[in-house]
Amino acid sequence: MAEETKSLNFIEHIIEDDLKTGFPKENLRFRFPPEPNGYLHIGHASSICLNFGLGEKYNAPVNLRFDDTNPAKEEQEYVDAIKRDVAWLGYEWDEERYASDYFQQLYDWAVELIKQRKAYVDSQPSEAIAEQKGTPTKPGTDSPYRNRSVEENLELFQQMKDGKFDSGAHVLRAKIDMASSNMLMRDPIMYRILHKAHHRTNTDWCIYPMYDWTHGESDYIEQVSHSFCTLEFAMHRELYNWFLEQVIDSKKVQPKQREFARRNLSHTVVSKRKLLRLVEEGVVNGWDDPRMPTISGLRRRGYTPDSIKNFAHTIGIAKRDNLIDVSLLEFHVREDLNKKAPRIMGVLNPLKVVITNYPEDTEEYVEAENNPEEEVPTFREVPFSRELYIEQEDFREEANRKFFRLKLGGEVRLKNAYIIKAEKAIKDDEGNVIEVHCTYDPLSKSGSGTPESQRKVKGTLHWVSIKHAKEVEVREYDRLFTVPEPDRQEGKDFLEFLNPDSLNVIKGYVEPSVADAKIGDHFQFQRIGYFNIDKDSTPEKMVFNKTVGLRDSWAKIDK
RNA sequence: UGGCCUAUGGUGUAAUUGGUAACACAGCUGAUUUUGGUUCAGUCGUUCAAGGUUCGAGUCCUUGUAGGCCAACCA
Repeated sequence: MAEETKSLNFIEHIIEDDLKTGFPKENLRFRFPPEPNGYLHIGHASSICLNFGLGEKYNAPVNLRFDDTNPAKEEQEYVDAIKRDVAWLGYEWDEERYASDYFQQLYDWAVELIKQRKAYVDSQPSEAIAEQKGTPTKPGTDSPYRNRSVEENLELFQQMKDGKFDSGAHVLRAKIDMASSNMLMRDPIMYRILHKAHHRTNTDWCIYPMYDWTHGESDYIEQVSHSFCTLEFAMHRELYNWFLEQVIDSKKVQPKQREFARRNLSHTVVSKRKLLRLVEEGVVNGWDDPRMPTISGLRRRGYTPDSIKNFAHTIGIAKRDNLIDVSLLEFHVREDLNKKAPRIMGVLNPLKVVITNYPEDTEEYVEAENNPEEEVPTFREVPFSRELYIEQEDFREEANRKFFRLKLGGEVRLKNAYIIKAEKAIKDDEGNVIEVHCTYDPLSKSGSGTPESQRKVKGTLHWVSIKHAKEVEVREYDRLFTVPEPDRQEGKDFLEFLNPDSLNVIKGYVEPSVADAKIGDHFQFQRIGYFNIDKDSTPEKMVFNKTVGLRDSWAKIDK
């Protein structure tokens, strides 16, 4: 896509400004730095598109770096899932890195800081350290261990590393300023003791570096020029810079951290912690449940990489709080699938139609266009016979002129086939219509070129031949939560706002042409919506996920 | 009682850096249509407030107001 606009977001302005003031373009380098403690969600997709998008725009490398400094929460499963998701979106990282690759370097630098009297071992319990930290409005107080000798600090730090102490017995702290108005500068912890195996370094280490000490230095080691993170890290920038200044070689690039607002999506939660709760409490069926706003959930639901990337591009990047309506996401998936998804006919709420003047033992094939959006049209054959299913909503015994569908005495076009007329409604004991008897006009066959076939009738219905239809499972989804911001409801837990009807499993009937479709394949069920084949499908029972419904202006009128 | 950040239609994001406030979604009209889809045309609606600087302010200054973030050995 050509650069259709010269309008830039504030991140691009920053880069352009740096370039203008002499920063060499070839030194541009970015990174996407997930912590492998959960699956990526739509918010991460924005960040991925930002960083990898910049990489493409400036032809700069982008690393995938796992921020794996806390073995208590991180797992290989998440590493694998994250790589899968980024690759699925269509991005290629320059190098796959891990913060844990830098544990030794980080340790060596920490020793240097101790020697320079800029770091010390604190031997107090966490409560005492928290106590001395002060509050945003009250300055903190010095730790009694703040002025230990360099020798003692070195000795203790070595012993920490050697596993001589229990978890939590000591920490290494940077010596900065206990009275800073920025709480993060009040002697932040650099290392804690954690006797826990790490998914990569196993038991090599029992001291693990904290985020602040690790992240900037990792950026520096990788020579990342611009390090973008979310707004809640804005206060960390001062610390980020302080740590970098302790080790920086002036001949090298000093990474620049800048912050943007995380993207919030309506009617869901966009937080790994909360998504983890949904998974752990069994509210959904795993991280890739199609109701989840995770990348893997969206993929399973039927979203395409392009739809997600276009969405990310449209919502842009800025610093103010936001709540993006899911309808924008839905717009983008419809836009993409409209072009790509072959059309088929499927009936989800069947009503039997008998064409009384159609011969009993006959069947025929009608030609159906696969996708009217195709440049070169292609077609398939769809079986037609005397007994069909249409949707229950497509028939009414009586209706006003605005109802374009089938009513007694009225005519309607069966898509790709004949014009039929409803003659009689058959009802059960309770008065429910269970069958409609119709007659058809044999000369009205679609594409036959007869004058009858060219008659205009207002309504066109989709249908399936009962004899030939394939019975399938269809999973319809609705938003997971009933309110736009479930996690911002005064004093209430977000789980109180779960939508009890977020999943609806029904039986459907589809035309036989889908029989050899593969898992993940997308379709438009004409007049209904977009669907894809779920991984739970078996040769005996196909399972379709409803990705999103078609726009439905009739639904509004009918109300 | 502190510090940092942010305020532009219903939503999201722009505005050539002080020069006609625009794009997309949503909404509403209408046209086309063998999908009440798509497409096309049109329409509604915007600079947090009050002062100030200026020929001219969304943009600069002042003061407010509102919202978000900051006191894990989490990231």
